[in-house]
Amino acid sequence: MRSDSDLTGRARIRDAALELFGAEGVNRVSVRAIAARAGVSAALVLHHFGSKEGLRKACDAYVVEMVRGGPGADLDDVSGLAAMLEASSAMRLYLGRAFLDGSPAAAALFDDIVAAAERWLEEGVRTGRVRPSDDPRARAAVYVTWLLAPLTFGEHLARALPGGGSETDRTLRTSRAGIEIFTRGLFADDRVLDAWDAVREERRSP
Amino acid sequence: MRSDSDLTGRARIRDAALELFGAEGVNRVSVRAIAARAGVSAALVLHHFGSKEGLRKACDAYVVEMVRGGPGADLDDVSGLAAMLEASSAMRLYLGRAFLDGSPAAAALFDDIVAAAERWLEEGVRTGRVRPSDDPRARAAVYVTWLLAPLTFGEHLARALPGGGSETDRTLRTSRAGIEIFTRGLFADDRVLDAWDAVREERRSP
DNA sequence: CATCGAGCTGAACAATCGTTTAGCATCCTG
DNA sequence: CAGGATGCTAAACGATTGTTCAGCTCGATG
Repeated sequence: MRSDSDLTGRARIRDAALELFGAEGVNRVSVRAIAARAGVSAALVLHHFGSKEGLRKACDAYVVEMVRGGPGADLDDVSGLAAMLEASSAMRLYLGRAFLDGSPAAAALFDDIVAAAERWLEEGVRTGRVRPSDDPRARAAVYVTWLLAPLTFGEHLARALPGGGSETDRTLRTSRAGIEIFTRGLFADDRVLDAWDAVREERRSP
Repeated sequence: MRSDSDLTGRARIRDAALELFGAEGVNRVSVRAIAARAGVSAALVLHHFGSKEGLRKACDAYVVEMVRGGPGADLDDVSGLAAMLEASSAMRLYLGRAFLDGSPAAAALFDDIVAAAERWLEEGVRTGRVRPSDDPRARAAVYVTWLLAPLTFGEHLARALPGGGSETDRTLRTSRAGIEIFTRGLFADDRVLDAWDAVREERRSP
């Protein structure tokens, strides 16, 4: 009754909405435009999803489900993140917008990813693969933020890389640069870190 | 004729638009809502800016100008970035949306920031403050992306940090965690980096 | 005083929006 | 065959949108 007819109609509308929502933003896209792209009438969209907001929530749930229970990713390591970043362009764009707009589903997803990353980093510290941190929770949050940054800045990131190369080539370059920072660090000494701590001390008792 | 009357009217409309555009997104905000917040009529908004799109471009130009030529930041080091991140909440939200929507002004700003960061990192490498990179251009782009990430994920970042503390306290924690990664690195050995290079070799000749 | 322009407004316009309603076709079930 | 879901559509409704227009006030200029 549900999964049989998913190949046509409902799913086609959802995919069309996902694509347009991601590319243009939810409120720049009309129900009629979604219907046209899906090859159906505008009324059918509302018939299936109740309202435009219902369609948005359905897209939210679908994207989150794909990231969470996606092909082989169980969110207990960070491989789910890589899967997300390799997801379809439509999903990437939609996710970026969902995080910026602060939809509840996106917020819950973010929190879960941070928790998983914190566990993963913690275990890495135990096994010696990951350096210990003065503030593991904050580090996990920042780490996730950085991994997710291409969702928002992917377009600019690709443009910043000069010359040829396919989109995957550029992605490989940027991810390699990120891993390089993660393993070698960026600053050669503790000067910036010490300066920061000095600033904090200064602010603590003015 | 221009800067004298900026304190009222035109500037008030621009500030109201900036705030609402950042908080809700450009197309979720009506001209009438902006006018109401600025305490003027809807017609005056169009009288000053020609159209809603003109108002959006004016907001773009204003934010970019504030970031570029802001108080003491000449964009020749990355201090301008810090100033940007400490800018008003409205500007932060607006900038995040501008980057996501890929407005031309935001794209140009991003490119300029990457170029400045590349120069800054390059000089750091010469003076020994910054570690050398296998791909300086890509590293600069990724670096800027990471510095800009709080624009989009700031809300989630703050929520991920448990318990008390003011907003500035949370910002201090996350920025400190970021600097920690930048100076100490995240991974304790070259395993991830080597694994990545192995993947690249594999993809090069399949 | 006359006049001109700038700041500003209320009312209206056309377009588009999300949504509702009534109804058509089709297919399964009894 | 009767009948009720189900997938789907065309047409219309009310609300809201961006924009236009005629005209008001008021201080500066001649």
